[in-house]
Amino acid sequence: MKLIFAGTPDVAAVALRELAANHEIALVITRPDAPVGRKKVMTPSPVADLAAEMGIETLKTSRIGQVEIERIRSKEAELGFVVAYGALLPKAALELLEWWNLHFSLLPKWRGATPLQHSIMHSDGQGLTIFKLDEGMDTGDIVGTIPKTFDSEQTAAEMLPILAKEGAELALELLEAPAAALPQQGEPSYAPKLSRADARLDFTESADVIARKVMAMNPEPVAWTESAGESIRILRAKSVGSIDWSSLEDKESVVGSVELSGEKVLVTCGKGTRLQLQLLQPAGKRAMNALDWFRGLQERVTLG
RNA sequence: CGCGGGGUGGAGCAGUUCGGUAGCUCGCCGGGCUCAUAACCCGGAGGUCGUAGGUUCAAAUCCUGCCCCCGCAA
Repeated sequence: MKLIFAGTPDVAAVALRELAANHEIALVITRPDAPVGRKKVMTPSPVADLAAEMGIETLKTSRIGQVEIERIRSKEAELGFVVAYGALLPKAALELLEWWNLHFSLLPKWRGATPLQHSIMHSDGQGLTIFKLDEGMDTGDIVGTIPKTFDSEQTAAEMLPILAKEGAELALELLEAPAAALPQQGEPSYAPKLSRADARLDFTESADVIARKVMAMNPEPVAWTESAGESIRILRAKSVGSIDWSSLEDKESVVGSVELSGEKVLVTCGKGTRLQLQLLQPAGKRAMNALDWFRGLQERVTLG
């Protein structure tokens, strides 16, 4: 089948690779090269890189206007497939052909930009959905779904490529054997972009809530907290359950205090729960094991 | 010229202000204690202190250039 693919980041590239192996990709649409990092080096998107490598014609734009519409039309593709393109397709484009979108939650749960993160954080609506794009935000009819239940050991960063691959495989199946698209059912919830403020940890919450937040916020925007005025990013953590408050020394009972227990670096959280820090990154340093970080400390610290 | 932190044995750090023969918490190797151990005791290996040059009797430490890593902001 002749397809048009629209996408930008790594996840999209994963999906593109799957689709391109089975179908003709007449055109790849991706966002323009963007400045990356401190040095602001103009860098092509992962999708643009892959398309170049595979020799697929590429349209770099963040706005689909009249010129772009004509170019899309000229390909006479049967279907458009969108994975994290990063910009809206205008009505004119939607009317040109049918577009499917791969979304990383079970719609109508978590409509918006960060479905995976929210489904991990709230432990709800986990999975992926392929639906037909319409003019609303993630409101189109559902073509197919794969419900999932993530375990607490995986970050969003680790799940994304897995989901992208599974989503692409589902798309391939659906292209072979089309099923009727059904309207979304149930109460929608929304997954707005996550800011750095959203990613700040509050150790008065219980450890399992914090752990889910940490795993959801990796790789973007990355959960963080402070210690002695310096920010520390928490990249991986797990809840190790509750403790008996009466058994604690005074200092240990303070929310945010850090203790070493065997080989585990534990933070006291709300309601007597404890969070095991696993991977973290002090400002200006590389990411390191929590144990390494703890060993380098000169004195007892409190986070928060 | 956006702001800032950092490069010291395998890991994480201290030491740099006020130059003077490398330290801490671990890891590793060997030995001991123990039913046993991630515990404890004893001993040991391992570092041209990112790099090039300068100042000096003497530089991890002061001066200059360069390379690399990272946080914030965008």
